[in-house]
Amino acid sequence: MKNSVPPKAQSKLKAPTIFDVAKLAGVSIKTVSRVINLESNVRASTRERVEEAVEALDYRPNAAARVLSGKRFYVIGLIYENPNEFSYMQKVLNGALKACEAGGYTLLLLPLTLPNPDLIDDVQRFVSQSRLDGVVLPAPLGDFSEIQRLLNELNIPYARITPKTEAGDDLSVQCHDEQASFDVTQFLIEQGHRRLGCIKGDPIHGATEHRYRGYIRALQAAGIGLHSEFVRDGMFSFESGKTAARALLDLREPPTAIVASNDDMAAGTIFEARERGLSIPGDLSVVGFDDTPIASHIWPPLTTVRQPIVEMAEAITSLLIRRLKGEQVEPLDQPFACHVVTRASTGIRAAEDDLA
Amino acid sequence: MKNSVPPKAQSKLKAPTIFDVAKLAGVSIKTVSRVINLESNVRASTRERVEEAVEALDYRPNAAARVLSGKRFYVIGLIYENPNEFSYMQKVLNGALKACEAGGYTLLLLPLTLPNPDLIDDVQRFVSQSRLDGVVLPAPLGDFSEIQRLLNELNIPYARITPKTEAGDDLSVQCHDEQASFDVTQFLIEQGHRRLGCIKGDPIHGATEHRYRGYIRALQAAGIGLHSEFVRDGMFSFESGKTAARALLDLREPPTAIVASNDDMAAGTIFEARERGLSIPGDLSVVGFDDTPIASHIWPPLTTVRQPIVEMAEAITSLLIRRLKGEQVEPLDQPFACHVVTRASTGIRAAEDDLA
DNA sequence: TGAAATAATGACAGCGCTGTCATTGGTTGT
DNA sequence: ACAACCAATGACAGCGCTGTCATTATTTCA
Repeated sequence: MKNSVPPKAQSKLKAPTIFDVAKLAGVSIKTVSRVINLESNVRASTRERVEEAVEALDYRPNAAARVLSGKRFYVIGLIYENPNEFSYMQKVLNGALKACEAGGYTLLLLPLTLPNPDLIDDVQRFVSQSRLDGVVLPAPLGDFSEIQRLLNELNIPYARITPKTEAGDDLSVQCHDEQASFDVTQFLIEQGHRRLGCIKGDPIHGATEHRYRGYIRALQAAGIGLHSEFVRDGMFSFESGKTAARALLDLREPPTAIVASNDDMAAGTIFEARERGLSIPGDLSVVGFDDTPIASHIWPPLTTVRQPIVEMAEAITSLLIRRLKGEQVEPLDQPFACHVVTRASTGIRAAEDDLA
Repeated sequence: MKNSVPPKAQSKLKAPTIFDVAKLAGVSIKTVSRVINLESNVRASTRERVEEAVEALDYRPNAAARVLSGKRFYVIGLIYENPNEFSYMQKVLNGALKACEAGGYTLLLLPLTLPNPDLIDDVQRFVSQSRLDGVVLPAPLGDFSEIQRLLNELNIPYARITPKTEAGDDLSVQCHDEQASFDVTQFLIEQGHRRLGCIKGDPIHGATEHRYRGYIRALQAAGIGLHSEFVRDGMFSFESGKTAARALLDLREPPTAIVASNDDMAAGTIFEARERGLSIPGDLSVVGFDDTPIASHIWPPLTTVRQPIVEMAEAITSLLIRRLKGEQVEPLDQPFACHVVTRASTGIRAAEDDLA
């Protein structure tokens, strides 16, 4: 009952290895290694020959072997808070993925549900088990000092997206949040609004403070006094926006426009206004931030602020990668620009309704 | 200038290896390997000793070494269409991630933008470059025959989430979409509606057909005739829902209720209705599918159908993993149950408006 | 032109595991 | 008590790459 087929006769052809490339190019494997890792000290003609061989064989280095022998892992972790509204994270994910692909890195995900008593353990396990070289921390995780401490101890570089706190020679991106908030608030003022409510976001996010400052500055610039009862705390959730809007609309002289610090809270505001039978923007103008899908899908569609999240995530991730590759990189010097997207949730305020 | 510290005195302590565990447990590395891979033929007492050593050293096998020496990669790829509304994919992602973590696998992502002329190349590159053991294909990618062919050729097992087409001994999950559609349509009928519009989804998704059949069956069960002008094609996007709703509402005798095949299209329907000044549910009841965030955030909040996506993704991914580990697994026998979430977008239809 | 310096290349030892196969220990049946 | 068996364990060769260091071309400068 012996099988006549020789045991080595595999139908599944194996992927080419560095040896195959070396043989074809007529060099040693080390030289091939140099070429594929863009090291110096390879003659141009040799490099070319190796590259041709790589091309001809469609050779891809085996990541596992690379990791095992080298000291780098070519893996970056993205740790994020499991959001209700994923569109922000989706953009971050896409940007980070893009940068990783370009840099030959693999992106691994660790979604976290907060609050989480085992936070540090989870992160620790993720980092060591997945053998990460670097970590990307979108807000608000970039401001968790325990995480920063852990990564510092483990000597793992990390990049932060819109963190609240500074951190020296830090790898982080920001955008012109305050300016955008100023712009959108000013826009409302130009429409004739004088009683402007503000719903702040989760204080752990840097954006909350920035956006609030933009609101205040716009009021000041227009000579409008800041009424503390017009400022309410929210948590970036739909529900928190609804609650804050309720408080604002319950005022004896409610605002005629509300600046909500993100689209979810703006949606909550519109929801609350609808429940009261208010017309938007007739009775109340509303603006949000982030230009998430909901902004264009609710009725009326929301005037909001769009940030280049994908680009920001991509930029900071590729900076992180360059740093991991040993390059000396400068911090990003410029915050990214945001811009106001005008839609139907805002409208002219008739003059007679002026200031309280 | 010699440094008196011996060169081996690393401050950064290295992670324990299988040798350390073997030494501590007093066995060979192979036995440790057996224990951590849950192989048989290890005496209970030995296993215990090894497990203690693993625990004591906090040992984690080095994934790269494992991959390099074995024939498995412990990596699963999730290939998906880059969506407008990410909440569905977010759930799939979470479910798959959960299963991977439980099974000791790593999940890698390949977001695709469709249509994509290089689709096959991209998938090919992803699979071979990332050395995947298996692939998860959420709808509609599970129905792309080129992808299936490629994976078959490469001999890579894949699992599909709510595919349209059958595929023999297939690894796939379904849910009771048709039943849910029947239920929600029946619900509208019970509320007194007789003129029921239907906005179908993208025909490439299996759900589209299922949901349409449920709608039809509910009409039949109630003895209501199917009016072809009440059935419109959509593509699951907000815009397509809006367009379809426009056509329906432009009818001389428009429907009093609309079954949209997903929440985005339902949102589009509500948007269109609002633009016409129609009241919901006063003039028009609307239902959606999927219970995405938008369903609860628009006004009025949407009656919709919730599917256990996370559980479905987790179930099929862990089935795939078990199969990759060599287990003989049975296909999932039961579709997952869905249920109707009743909210304010639906309401009683007064009797006088009865049938045209 | 030759020595010294530098650039280019190669040889080879691991990295930490798993697969294969050999060996040992323990059990069963007679 | 001994062969015949099977369970339990171990030895060892890779897997495909990079780091280190040795070696060989090539350039530079006196």
